[in-house]
Amino acid sequence: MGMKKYDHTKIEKKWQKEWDKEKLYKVEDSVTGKENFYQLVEFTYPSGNLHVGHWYAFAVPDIFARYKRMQGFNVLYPMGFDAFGLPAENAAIKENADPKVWTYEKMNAMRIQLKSMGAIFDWDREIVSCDPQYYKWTQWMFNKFLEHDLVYRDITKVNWCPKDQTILANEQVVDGHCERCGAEVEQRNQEQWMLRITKYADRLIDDLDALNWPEEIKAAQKNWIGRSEGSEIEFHIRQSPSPTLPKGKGEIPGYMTSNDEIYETVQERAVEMRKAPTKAEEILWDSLRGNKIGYHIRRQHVIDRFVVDFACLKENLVIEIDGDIHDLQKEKDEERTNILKNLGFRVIRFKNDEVIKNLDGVINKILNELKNPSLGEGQGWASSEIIKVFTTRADTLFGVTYIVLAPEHELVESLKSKVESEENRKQIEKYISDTKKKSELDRKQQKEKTGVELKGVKAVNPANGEEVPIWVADYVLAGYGTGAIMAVPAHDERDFEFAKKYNLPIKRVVEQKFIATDSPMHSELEIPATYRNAICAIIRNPKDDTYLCSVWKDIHCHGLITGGVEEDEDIVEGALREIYEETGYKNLKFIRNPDIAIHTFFYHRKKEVNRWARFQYLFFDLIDEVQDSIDENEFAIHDVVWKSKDELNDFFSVVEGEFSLTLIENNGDYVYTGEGILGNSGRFNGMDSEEARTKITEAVGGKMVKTYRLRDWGISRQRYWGTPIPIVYDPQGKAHPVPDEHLPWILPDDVDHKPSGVAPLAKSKELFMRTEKIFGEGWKPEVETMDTFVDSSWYFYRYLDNKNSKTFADKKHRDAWMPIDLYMGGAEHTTMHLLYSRFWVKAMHDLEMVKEIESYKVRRNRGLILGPDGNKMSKSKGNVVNPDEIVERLGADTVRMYLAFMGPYGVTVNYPWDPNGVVGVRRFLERVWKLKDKLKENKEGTSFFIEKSTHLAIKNITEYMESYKFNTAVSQMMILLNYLEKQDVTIEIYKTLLQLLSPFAPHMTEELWRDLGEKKSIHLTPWPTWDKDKIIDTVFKIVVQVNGKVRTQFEVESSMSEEDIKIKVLADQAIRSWTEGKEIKRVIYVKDRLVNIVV
RNA sequence: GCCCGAGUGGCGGAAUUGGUAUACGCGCACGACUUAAAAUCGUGUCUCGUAAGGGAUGUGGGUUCGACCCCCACCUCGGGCACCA
Repeated sequence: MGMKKYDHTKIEKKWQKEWDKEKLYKVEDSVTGKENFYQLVEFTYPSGNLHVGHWYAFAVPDIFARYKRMQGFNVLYPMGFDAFGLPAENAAIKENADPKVWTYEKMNAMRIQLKSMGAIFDWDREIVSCDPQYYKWTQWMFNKFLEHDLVYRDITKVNWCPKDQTILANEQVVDGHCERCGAEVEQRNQEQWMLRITKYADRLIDDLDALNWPEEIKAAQKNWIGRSEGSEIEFHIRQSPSPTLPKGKGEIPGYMTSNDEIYETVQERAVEMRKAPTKAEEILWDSLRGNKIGYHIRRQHVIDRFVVDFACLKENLVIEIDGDIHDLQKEKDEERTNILKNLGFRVIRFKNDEVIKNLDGVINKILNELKNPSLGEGQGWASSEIIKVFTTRADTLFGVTYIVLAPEHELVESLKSKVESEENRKQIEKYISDTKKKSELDRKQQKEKTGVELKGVKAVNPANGEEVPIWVADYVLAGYGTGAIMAVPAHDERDFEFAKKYNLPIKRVVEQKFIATDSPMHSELEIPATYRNAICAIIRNPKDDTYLCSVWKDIHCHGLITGGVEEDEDIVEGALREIYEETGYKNLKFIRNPDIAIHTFFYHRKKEVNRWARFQYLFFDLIDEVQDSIDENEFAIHDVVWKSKDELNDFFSVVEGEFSLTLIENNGDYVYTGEGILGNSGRFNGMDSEEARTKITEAVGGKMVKTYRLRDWGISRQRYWGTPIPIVYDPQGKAHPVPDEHLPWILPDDVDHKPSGVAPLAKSKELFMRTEKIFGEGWKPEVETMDTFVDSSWYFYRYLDNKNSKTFADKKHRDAWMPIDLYMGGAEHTTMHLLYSRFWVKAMHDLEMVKEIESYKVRRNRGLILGPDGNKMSKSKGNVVNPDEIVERLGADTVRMYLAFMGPYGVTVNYPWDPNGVVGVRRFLERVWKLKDKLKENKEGTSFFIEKSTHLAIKNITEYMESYKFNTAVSQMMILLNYLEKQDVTIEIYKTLLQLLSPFAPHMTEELWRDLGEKKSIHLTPWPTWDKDKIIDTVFKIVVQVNGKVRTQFEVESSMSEEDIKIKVLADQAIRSWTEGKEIKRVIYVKDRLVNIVV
């Protein structure tokens, strides 16, 4: 027999050496009869100090990898070093060392520490990202991407860390500070190399659905990409005072005598127009609206209509149709055309018949004129400029009261020159320069919104022709959407805030009767308010035209009433009473909405009532249900009162908050959408809110677009310790990729890598000489290096074929292992590495470099190990747990096992390290060790109960392993041990226990295993299986409840019938004392579990 | 503000996913061994109550014969996004 006492110090080193010698963990591409299983953890940064977090990250997954191995899989669980990057460089600077030397030293130290874990890493497959044989392929991929336009060079606003003297990716900026060093990040404009990750934005979102990833990770990535679908709508710009019509009598021959008169006529015409567009107008309008060239010809506001039939303002083109109803225009066409021309318009004139008969010709003529303008930029009262706005709420278009441009918006410059006064222009200029001075952080943190109006220029709302003011304000971001918004203060908190401050009008969109093919009409109405947590019901009484609206507080409800009040108001009223009855709320209020002739229930759960209301639910069409459930006589009316319009209006004025509703006609049906409903699944009459938005957008000639929060990935770093960007510049400054035969494009050694704001490579003589030597005189190298996230975007391929000098990884090897079966890693990588590498693989796929479009089949995030005080471990808090010490004192097996025992793995939960807890696990291992001295040789000694316990343990442990619940797997082993210690245990049972334990405590179990005379490693044995016949229960404990409370319990044979059990239970003395004198209403029996007697 | 996730003993956490709440471990208390301590082993350990019983899974409701589990609302904590229109 071996050692008497469990001494990990001897065992662990011994077996690590032995396994090495036996090449126990050597992984081949294929093993007969075994399925491959590629398990990955993020490769480590060679900080030179392995902390508990590393153990948690690598040793616990090793338990799973070992389990899979025993299950008969050919498991690849590799390890390597993410060796480039800032921390290494910073540390090197601090210690005045060469980053390369430093990194390789630390890697050597870390390799030893990593080996102390006793993991199954196959070190022959190790990869190191700073090895030229690795970054050669990083560079090669960069060039491939460049070749296919996935890489470009552009001047962008970049995040600049003044301390680290480098550009940071958006992902590396946390709350305006550098993720690494904490310094406040500055914004700079700088030229850098960009990767077109935005091209993949949709796929990065959509492909998530098919992945077996936790929903939280998917949600975080979706958030990060930030796709929002909305509308792009054009607002034409008009200068005022507009229009500059000729003055005085008769200046437009045959038409008007004065501007006043013109105006009057216009008013009249406007009414007429809405009713009756000419046939020609309709045809032209419909045809041109659909044309794909991108011009929009639309009906203009009434004032335009006086002189033109259609105008394409962007091009200053006037299309006139001599229509039948244009009495005023029929004569003197020539003169009119001349006047228009003098005003700066191009005019095309058609006869009404011509339009109807030869539409194609007409359209072609217009398009031709649009493409080949015969006149320069116009002046006068039409402007050629258009503001494109982005909105997700096209349905609030009628509520627009002003337009806001971001200070950086390109139109600001040209509009500036059109403002009415010099003073205003100066204000604008000052505002813009002030904004520029503010950092991104300042802009985000400033409490008050600021802005300045562009006085004298107006934007025209395409829905109703209304002119609204244009403002410049920095609450609108240049980088999102179109950099311009339509402000709807009634339905947007930010716009509201701004409007309040600058006293801009606030217009609620209440009801819109919107007919897509006709000029939109709208009305604005005061509307009932809702309460916090309230249900609001609005009912119209058609008999006397009074309205009822009720608000309840804190009701929970699940669907309510709607339908034709007109047909049966009593039913609705009855239903209201029912709710009232149910909830008993006394503070019913009655408000009314004179314009919504339906009744609808809203559930409003907005926290603060003075914000604009949003509703969570809109309940429809449950009238049938209500009909069935109401007996009208049952309800007493409390405060249900019908009120007159005036009384209700008084009420409106005091109620806080409001809601809105938009009514849209859709093929004869009316569709309601409202705030809050849009963001939800609110539906009505088969058309949902998205359709509503689309319809409105189309009707005003806008288009549905997607925008993203995600930006392209800037990868240039002005640092030394990274993969050199394989680019050289010719004497004209044009960039060329370094051809493949010169890869790896080696990182030079002759640099002073101390940061100075200039890329360190710029000081390398060798690099410049090398460039000139290869490419010719005057050629210069790129001196920036790549973001290290590039290195880690493809590293998992390199493990598969780490010594290949012809390709990054041969197809044969890739096919053997990819995609990765299980990727366990840190939650901090969710929106960075995980997103980048998904993009990378998709790009590689598109360039036919790999076959998969996703590389990680299953992803599980892990949490952190906190210090014993429950805080994040940090030197400053003095709560850092040093694993080396604990391994020294208690052994690697104990540390592995304790980390597994703390809680479930693969969920983002942080666990504190408990110094006592780890001792408990050590105790368990010692008890396992000691059990060997109690073993009995003869097999007959294995009782039915011991076998049952063992097999049950195997079953449970196996199931727990499958769901990464290593904590409960360990507890099952403890339960088994607790039991076995009290029994006479055979060698067979003991061996099974050791096998179950071996993934957790590989060293100790190996020692005990061999000690039992086994020649072959325990780690080559198969995972124990259970015999389901051995775990069948013949006797069950049946719990007896009376009214759901446990009163007693029985043991029953599994053969006993349900009837017999019930009889036995009811006859029981203890139960009878509970049922005595009561009627037994029901007896519920749950097989093998319980009996519940209902009395 | 929006989107995820989570709230169970003194602590880490279990609970066959609607069927005996608190497994396993830590800690604590008592006991055994010891001159003593440590280690080890044993017993106990949600709470009120002498007991019979009652009450407890963040809070308040609901559904159910029965709820940590399902539904509604609220509160707290952790994470992602955020003047994102």
